[in-house]
Amino acid sequence: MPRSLKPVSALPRTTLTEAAFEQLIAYVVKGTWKAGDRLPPERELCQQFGIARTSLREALKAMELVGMLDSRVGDGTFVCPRSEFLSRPLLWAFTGTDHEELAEIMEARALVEENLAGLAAERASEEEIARIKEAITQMSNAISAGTSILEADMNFHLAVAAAAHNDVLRNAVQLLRNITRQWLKYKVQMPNVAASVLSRHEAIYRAIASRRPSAARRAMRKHLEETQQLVIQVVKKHGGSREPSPYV
Amino acid sequence: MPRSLKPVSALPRTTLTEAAFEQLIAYVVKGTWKAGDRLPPERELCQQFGIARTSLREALKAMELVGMLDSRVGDGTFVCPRSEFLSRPLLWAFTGTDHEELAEIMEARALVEENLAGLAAERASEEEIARIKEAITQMSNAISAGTSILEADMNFHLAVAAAAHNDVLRNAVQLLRNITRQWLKYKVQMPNVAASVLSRHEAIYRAIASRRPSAARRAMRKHLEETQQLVIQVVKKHGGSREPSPYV
DNA sequence: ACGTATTTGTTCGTATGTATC
DNA sequence: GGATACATACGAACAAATACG
Repeated sequence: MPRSLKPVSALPRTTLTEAAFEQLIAYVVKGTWKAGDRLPPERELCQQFGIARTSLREALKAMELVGMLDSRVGDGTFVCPRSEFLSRPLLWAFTGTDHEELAEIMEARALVEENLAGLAAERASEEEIARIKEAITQMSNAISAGTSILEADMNFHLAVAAAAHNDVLRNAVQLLRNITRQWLKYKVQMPNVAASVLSRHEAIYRAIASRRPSAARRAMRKHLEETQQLVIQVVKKHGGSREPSPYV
Repeated sequence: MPRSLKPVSALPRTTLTEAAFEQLIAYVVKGTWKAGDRLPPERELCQQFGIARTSLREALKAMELVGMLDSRVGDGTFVCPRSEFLSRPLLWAFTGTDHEELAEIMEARALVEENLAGLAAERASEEEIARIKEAITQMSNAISAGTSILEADMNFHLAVAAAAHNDVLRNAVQLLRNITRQWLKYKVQMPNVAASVLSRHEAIYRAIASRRPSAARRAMRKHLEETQQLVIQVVKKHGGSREPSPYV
């Protein structure tokens, strides 16, 4: 009998904690437990799962650390919104990485969003186009009111991504934007930037609404190239030092 | 004194487990512990950290969940290669949406790889071009030997991605390819497919080696469109049933 | 081939601090 | 203020799997 190879990561590695993972992840991801829902107390859950509380806690804690759950003493354990646990783990992967990888992230974002804009021009429903316009109105209002346009900016780009009808890429964009959010925050506070962003968004919107994919791509590309330039300025100004806690 | 607001996700929520978790991440990400390294035993580590073994274990389990560490009973805990710990969290994002998911993943992959091929034609070093050629030779040998071309196929696309000099996108490609690996496996077993793939790869290689970005993009696009068609056939044939354990 | 040491897996009991009602 | 519910944390012990002489 040939000596069996040692599996690098064994498939049937079925520890109790891991089994609890799969259960918990399934509940969260499939939506049995929705965002904001409160889980049964640890002492109940471990009875349901038929494992000791310590084992369950390891799974529960792990889920909390990756951003799927949030437990508060004296209160309970709650399900986090999807965007949380999508952005956190990837954040860690880029933790040690500063200047060069910021450029890479921006490039990746520009590349994906450019293509999404093109797809959106081909595939967007009327409703989705309306939602893009809403984001523009929201930004316009924010400028009038003198408040931050950061949220409206995010909404615009996510609306475009949604209109492209590809959830994989939409998630990727959301991810990359979350990572760069720190720097974008500074960017949109710079003088005259808000108005410029608004007009770029309007150009992109017009191209999508009138079903001109290549125009939409060009407009998005131009917009993100400008953003890239501004962010580089911002990073230089703020010393490029990463803020300690991006988990907001 | 005004009653303090309850923070939705507290920033300085400093539990011992969380502190240990951040330490562990830092060690892995900064490279203090490299891929394949073995960690000190739990009982030593928890002394170093000054916490109980239970608390440390919760952090270790979280690391394992995101794919940064791998614990084996009787052996020890080891650091996983970097490529591993990017795939799990993204997998969760996709498990919620099943139906058109495969098509979306393929589309995303095609889109990213098309652009990477273009970038590779602009940026590849001689060494990187040589590595692409190596992958082609490897596939040629595999065909002659009658063995699977799956590995050579992966190597080729990763070599192209590496030559594009954007680690973020390279990781994304690796991720998406890992996810579709199940289906690609069937594809490359179909008759005549291997030879066809090889000639497509050669075309892409020539375009990159001769620094023609748009030709490289076209060639990659064509190749992946063919792949997409074949995979759709394969899925129909195999019933499209998802295999149970994507955590490979 | 066997046995022992090492290491993770699992459980229980207990004490403490905090939030909610 | 008091009672209750809950998470946080520690330590000790045994089981099971693996590595190595």
